[in-house]
Amino acid sequence: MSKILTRKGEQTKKKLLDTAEEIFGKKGYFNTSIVDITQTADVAQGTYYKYFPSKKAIYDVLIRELNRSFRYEIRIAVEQAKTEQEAQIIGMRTFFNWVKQHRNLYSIVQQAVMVDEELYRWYYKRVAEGYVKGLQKAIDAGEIKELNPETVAYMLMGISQFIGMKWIIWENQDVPESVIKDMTTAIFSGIANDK
Amino acid sequence: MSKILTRKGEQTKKKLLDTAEEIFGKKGYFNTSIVDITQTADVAQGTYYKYFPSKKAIYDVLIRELNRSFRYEIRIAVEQAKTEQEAQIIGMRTFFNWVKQHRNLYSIVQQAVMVDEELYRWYYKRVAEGYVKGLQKAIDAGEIKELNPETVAYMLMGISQFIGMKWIIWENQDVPESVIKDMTTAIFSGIANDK
Amino acid sequence: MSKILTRKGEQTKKKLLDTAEEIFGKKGYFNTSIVDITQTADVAQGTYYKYFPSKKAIYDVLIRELNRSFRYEIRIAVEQAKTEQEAQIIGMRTFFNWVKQHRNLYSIVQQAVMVDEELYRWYYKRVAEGYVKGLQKAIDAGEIKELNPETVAYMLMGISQFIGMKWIIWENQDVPESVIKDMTTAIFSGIANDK
Amino acid sequence: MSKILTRKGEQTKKKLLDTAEEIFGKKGYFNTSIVDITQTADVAQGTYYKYFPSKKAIYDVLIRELNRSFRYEIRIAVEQAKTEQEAQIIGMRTFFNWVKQHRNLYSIVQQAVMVDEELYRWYYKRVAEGYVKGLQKAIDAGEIKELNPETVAYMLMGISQFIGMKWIIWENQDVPESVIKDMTTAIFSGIANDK
DNA sequence: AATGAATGAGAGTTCATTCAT
DNA sequence: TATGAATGAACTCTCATTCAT
Repeated sequence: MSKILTRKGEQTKKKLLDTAEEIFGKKGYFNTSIVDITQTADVAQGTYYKYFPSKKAIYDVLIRELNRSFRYEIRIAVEQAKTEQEAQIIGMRTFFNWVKQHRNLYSIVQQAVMVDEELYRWYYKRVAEGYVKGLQKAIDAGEIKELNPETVAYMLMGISQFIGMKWIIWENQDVPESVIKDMTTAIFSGIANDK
Repeated sequence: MSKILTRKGEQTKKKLLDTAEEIFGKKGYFNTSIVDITQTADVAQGTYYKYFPSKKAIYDVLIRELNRSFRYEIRIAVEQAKTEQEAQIIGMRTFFNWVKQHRNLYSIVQQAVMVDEELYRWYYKRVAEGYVKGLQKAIDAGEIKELNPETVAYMLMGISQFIGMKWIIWENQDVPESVIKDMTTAIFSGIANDK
Repeated sequence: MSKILTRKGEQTKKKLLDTAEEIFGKKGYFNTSIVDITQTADVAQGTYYKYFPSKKAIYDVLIRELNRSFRYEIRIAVEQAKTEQEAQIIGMRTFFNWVKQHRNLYSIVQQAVMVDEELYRWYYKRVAEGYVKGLQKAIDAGEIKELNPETVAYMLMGISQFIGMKWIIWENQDVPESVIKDMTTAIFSGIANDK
Repeated sequence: MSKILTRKGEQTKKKLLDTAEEIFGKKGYFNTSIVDITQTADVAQGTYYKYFPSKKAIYDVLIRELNRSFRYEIRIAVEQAKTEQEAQIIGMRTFFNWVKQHRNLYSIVQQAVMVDEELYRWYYKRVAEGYVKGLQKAIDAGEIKELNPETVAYMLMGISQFIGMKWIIWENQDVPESVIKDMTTAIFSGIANDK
């Protein structure tokens, strides 16, 4: 349905997209105006509407692109792992790296709750699906317990989210190794002291 | 600094607070206007500003009240637990109940990321503190492993958040017992299969 | 037509008047709200309307009182002068003193242009009348030239106003003696060099 | 910093400026709303803010333009005078003409006291500078007495202001020749009767 | 394909005034 | 006499979107 664009059109669209990503990330969806975007992209306001029918439209595209790139990166990284445990750890590290390298974009996702709930759910459901696949394999291989993989997926997403938020966003530093170690222990062996 | 209010004034303020809570929860902070609030509360626009100096002000009060009530409820509920494990389970159930009973308020907190980052952090730091205290005791008692309690606190918050979101908000149902069981297992014994 | 007031009522009214004078002077008529006045006067908003039917009403009273007190002061001071020349000089000095001691009130008058043109005219016409009387006497006595006294009155008012404004209000200092001397020379002997 | 405007933009801006001048003059700055201006200018409210960032901004432009045009007119008119006395008289007449032709604009300046004191001072200081230059030359030429030219400048401004106000604004007529004659006499020869 | 002027609804906020007690 | 809660119109300003060129 999307129109065919000339090379120049393609460029303009990309410029708009890049600029929007930057500004949404910095100032948030609601505090960003189309003027902000067009002015920074050095494009007339009218031009914007040649490429996106509304303010929300560009946000939508952004989220979906983000989701894809994110899942892609994780998938690639995890491929080399030999055990699920290893995959889990690599996955987490990759996630933290991703958050770090996309500090702004990260918050864009969070904002989706308010911009478009449906989109927000879609985002996490997509991510969860990825987790579930990996977990199911590991369960089948007897590597991890027979728990509902979806439950575990949401648990792991919650954990990553909160730990990433606390360290990378709030404290503005890498997640310390000691923390990753404790996380791994907790995730795989639980927090109960069996002694 | 806050003026003394007559009974009537107190009522109006409460009405405003209740209405705001409801509408913020339903439509989100940015999509809610003062008119929305005052019209629903059946007071004049000017009246609003007798009680709150700005749009953000009422949101602020809401979040802080919420935080207090939430922590209070958990504290009371957990008091009866005999072991940390039990406390953890009770805490989670209480959290889920709370989310269920305050469906709207719950999303209000999420919105804080955009309204006032500082407030958002404050909220979770406060909650984390509560967790840390309980965890520390349990560690001292040898009930749970010697992990950094703050790390564990953020992990638990993330887990609750995501599980609560998925089931109660998205699926609009109670968190199934089977899920709670899997969560408990995962949290205390980990997901690795020791066979 | 004004209602009879009890002693307490009289006090409240005075308090309101004094406060208004102070705040109007400081912040200007348009930037002053009734709330500003009542709050500073420590009186309820409703109370204000027991004494003045509108915002403008109190301003009106203020201007008229001011006008009276101002003319009174000048009259008293000038009484002792023996010649019109002397009277003129004393009058000017008194005016400058008055401006200095009522820096704020002074600007209140200026504001009248925008609040109520009619009142503004009334104010200066009243003052002019005073001048005219004195000038007429001096003309009859042969002390000053046979010029239209009204014209001269407006000239003198303009001079005082601008010199007072420049030195007392803008430069925040007394009008220097040298300036007064030049003014006097110019007024009585003119600026032309007859050599 | 100011954007380049198309011909149409230029027109709209001018329309806005003209309308504002008219309405500010008629109703006063504080009693004029942006709606008043845009409605009369027949443009949308939003359009206003394309050209001026605030209500005060347009007022500012108006005052500065006024100041320039005013000083320009006086300068041109006075250029032909042969003596300072002649220049003074021509200057006054030009001033009165100017006031007459810009009845509204004239009061706009007065209002500056309340809108922006600094601007108000700036206005008169600028005008005074013009006077001082002319006066200094006349003093050097021995045409007028060795008085502080600044003092004389403020005196002359005050005189013009008040005479112009009384006749042109209040009485709505030209300043009568007899008045101009008396003024000239008083200014150049003083009011004292030397007989 | 691109421009940028124009729109107008709606936002948050203020404030003179009224009213019930 | 005094209170202070309540009103609601009006204000300045913003912004997603449309339109003429």
